[in-house]
Amino acid sequence: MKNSPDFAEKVIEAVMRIPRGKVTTYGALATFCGSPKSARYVGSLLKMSRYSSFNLPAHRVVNRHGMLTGQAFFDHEYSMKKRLEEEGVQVENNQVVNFTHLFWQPIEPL
DNA sequence: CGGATGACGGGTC
DNA sequence: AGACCCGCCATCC
Repeated sequence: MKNSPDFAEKVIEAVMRIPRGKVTTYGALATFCGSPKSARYVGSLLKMSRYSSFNLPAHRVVNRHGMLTGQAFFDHEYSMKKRLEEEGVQVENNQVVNFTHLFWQPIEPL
């Protein structure tokens, strides 16, 4: 499942569904997409998606502590933090404020 | 081809 | 609470 394109497609779809103003985690996406141990790979996919034609809200994906571990891969002028704050998500000390309340659990489409 | 490298996470101490 | 360790697995070199 991990090495299948199916997993990657699911991750892409799930990320696209993250609502504005909410965040989720690499682990939650990996688990939801059928490979709980591939959280690390989810990060790789998001990184690679930068060079694809996908336009993903990757700034809404943080680690299990709500930290913005991917910020280095965004433009300095239009950072991960800026994108989040633009949606009303407060970021303090490299971490999402009120993370547990803003956490969005990936779910199947209706 | 094999070891190093992570946008990670769970368990331990 | 927080630091640390270790399994994980596609890519990178």
